Amino acid sequence: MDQIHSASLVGDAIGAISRHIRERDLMPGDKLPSEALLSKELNVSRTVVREAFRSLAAMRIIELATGKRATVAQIDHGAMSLMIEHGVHTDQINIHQIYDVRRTIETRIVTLAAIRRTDEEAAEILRLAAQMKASLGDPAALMEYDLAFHTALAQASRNPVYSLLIGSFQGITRQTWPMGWKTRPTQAARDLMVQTHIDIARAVAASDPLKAVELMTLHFDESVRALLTAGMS
Amino acid sequence: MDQIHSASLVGDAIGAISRHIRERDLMPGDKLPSEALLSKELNVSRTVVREAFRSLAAMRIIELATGKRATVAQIDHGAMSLMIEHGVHTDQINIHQIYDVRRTIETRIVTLAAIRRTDEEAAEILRLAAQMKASLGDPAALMEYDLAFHTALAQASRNPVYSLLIGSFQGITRQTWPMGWKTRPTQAARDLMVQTHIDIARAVAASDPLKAVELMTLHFDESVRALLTAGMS
DNA sequence: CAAGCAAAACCTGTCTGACAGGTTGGGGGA
DNA sequence: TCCCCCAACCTGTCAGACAGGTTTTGCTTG
Repeated sequence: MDQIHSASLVGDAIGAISRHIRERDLMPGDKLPSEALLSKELNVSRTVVREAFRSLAAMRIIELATGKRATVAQIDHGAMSLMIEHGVHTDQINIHQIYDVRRTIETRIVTLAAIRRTDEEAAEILRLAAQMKASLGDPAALMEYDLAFHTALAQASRNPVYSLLIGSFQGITRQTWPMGWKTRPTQAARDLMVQTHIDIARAVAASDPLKAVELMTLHFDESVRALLTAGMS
Repeated sequence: MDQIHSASLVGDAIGAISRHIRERDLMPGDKLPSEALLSKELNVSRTVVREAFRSLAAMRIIELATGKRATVAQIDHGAMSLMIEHGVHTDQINIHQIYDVRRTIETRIVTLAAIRRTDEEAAEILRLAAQMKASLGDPAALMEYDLAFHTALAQASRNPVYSLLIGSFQGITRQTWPMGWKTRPTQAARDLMVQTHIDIARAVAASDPLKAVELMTLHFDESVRALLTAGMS
């Protein structure tokens, strides 16, 4: 984890700072040394330390704030989201591949959610599904409730890695969701899509993992079909 | 994707550069403007442009090289790997959660690999499994072949997102793998672990996805049991 | 003595200018 | 025509400076 970046002063500084965090077992929120102090300890200019900080901040490993010292950060999907978007924009990843991964992890998520969800989480998931139905006339709002629904399921799975991954796909999903919506031109198709979410929420609330998985699979089958209809090869 | 970073000149610059890439449809390898030019166009100092470049480079969205201009980068798991490691080191993620995710995606990967693998990929996967067996006396080498084996499977799945995810877990796996190995103290347990890999390779080579999934599930069940034995809660 | 406030000390964000190399394209010589 | 070398370009790093934002300190006041 350290020498990956070496061969440049900034790379060395990134390694040194990472090591500092690990060796002292710093936890999210803990403060790092000031730029001035680090530049003195590492025998490099403040410029180098700053660029190292920026790099770590880009990966959301640390957090920067003006006036305050840098702190250790909580994991966050922002960086991953940008990386995925970049991959799609540069034709290194296509939407179908994203959907295959989402289907794979979301069927697992919904199983775990059905087993582990608290009553509060179940209520929230039901509420978001209901909000989707109430937003049938407002695609933008509907999309946001849709995203929040899947995020809530990931949360209920009690595995932060799933939350991270679902979050990572959110950025690109925001850009492609409207396409999928347009290919469901009939009211029936749109109602079905929303109803499936409601049914998934009910299955999770009823702690019925098998039913939940079945419905989630149905949802993704339908979504992929919609994308194909849209002519996305 | 743009205004996430705003409220600071560096953030704005990151947004402007990202937009530049997207609007001009730049592909991996394409050159970006020089720091001097960008600093002139964006009306900021070269310092700001450099920090923006560093941020994008940390996410492997662009690539920097001394003397040359920055180029658009290929997706790479390096950054994600560091992020995951950070999450584990700061107790935000534990090993079991990683294993649950790996099991979920690797069972899908092995299905796809069994269906889509080329003959060359099948041969490579078999070769790596054989190398594992040949390295039974050298844990470090065995681990590397193990990692390469799973990477090759992901490759054969023909979905770069799976490769990305498997790569993301490699960093932390390198740090925890020896623990799992130590908890398989008997020769029988160790032979079984390696034999399972060989069997998976054969199932993939035989284009038998069901058998491959069954064996992969077995492998993960066994690995999780080993971790539990090691006292990892 | 305690509470509160204001100045001092500290810290980050950005700018400017400078210089040591690494890279590249083009012109001139063989 | 081919090759080599130089000039132009570009990045990596450093030093110093200053405008704000933040934290600490210590004094003042009730």
